[in-house]
Amino acid sequence: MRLSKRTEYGLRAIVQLAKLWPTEHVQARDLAKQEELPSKFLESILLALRRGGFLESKVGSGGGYRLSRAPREIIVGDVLRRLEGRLSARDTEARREFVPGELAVRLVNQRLTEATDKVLDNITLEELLDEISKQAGSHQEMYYI
Amino acid sequence: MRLSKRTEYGLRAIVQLAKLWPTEHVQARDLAKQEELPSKFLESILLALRRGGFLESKVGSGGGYRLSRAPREIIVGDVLRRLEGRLSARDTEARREFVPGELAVRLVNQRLTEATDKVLDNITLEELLDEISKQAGSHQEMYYI
DNA sequence: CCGATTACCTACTAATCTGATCGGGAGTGC
DNA sequence: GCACTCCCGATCAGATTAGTAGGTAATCGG
Repeated sequence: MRLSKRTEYGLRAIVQLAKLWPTEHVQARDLAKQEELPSKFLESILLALRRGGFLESKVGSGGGYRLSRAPREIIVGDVLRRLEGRLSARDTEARREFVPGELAVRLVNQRLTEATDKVLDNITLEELLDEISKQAGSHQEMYYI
Repeated sequence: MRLSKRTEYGLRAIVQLAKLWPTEHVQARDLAKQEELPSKFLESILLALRRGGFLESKVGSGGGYRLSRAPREIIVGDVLRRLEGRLSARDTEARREFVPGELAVRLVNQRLTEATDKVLDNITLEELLDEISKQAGSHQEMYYI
């Protein structure tokens, strides 16, 4: 499985933006600092997310990025698919299917794609944030009980 | 997602061997020919499968590979995990978890791993063969009805 | 015993992908 | 006008992947 750094960084950035929503714009540089990510690399990722319609940007002083809509209206699967080129893509090649092993591979790939899509398409950014704060609570404030 | 060529070839080869089970040994060269795979590359993959305990080999004239046990006793997930280095591995890095975005990534990865494991650990080679012949039937022998 | 046959093993290479950096545009706000 | 910020293309080093080459060692048929 394994998400690429690009996807990982993009997810981290958009999670930050979701936490801050709805607020003013956040600059790429600040996002990079908060999550300790390479700033230039992150820039290109944010750009992709904007092109994907998840973010809005504002140029110039006081500019930056923010979510284009509420976290509850953003599906995590959509974000990830935008960031990875693969992830259910990669269905090139004509359908010959005469060699039996190829059928097996196709079938396994299909099952895998279905399973991952199901997981990722059933969670919004808002839900993701909820889960995170739940988990963070159970980890760090344990001794408060 | 996306399986590597190595994994794909290995799966194709073991599917062939499962079809032939229980029979005499099949040579790497013949397997490569049947599935149209680069022979030397396949050799190294078969070796890995043998080390993983899925295949038995016999050296010398009349030698080759065959499954080490019945297809119903071989889990597809086990095979794939042996072939890919990754696939739920890659949990390096100490648990800092202070940056919130990292938690999100960890959570998504976890969900993804669970989902793929569930799919792959619930199908044996035998079941995979059944599904294939079902699918092949509905595709090619349509006009037999 | 010999030679063919086949698995086994190591090392190497070519190409692709990934993660990043660089150096500027070009629009915006003061 | 000037600082600020997004925007965008080119480039690059290193890792990974896919595949090849070449030889060693076990085994079988004769």
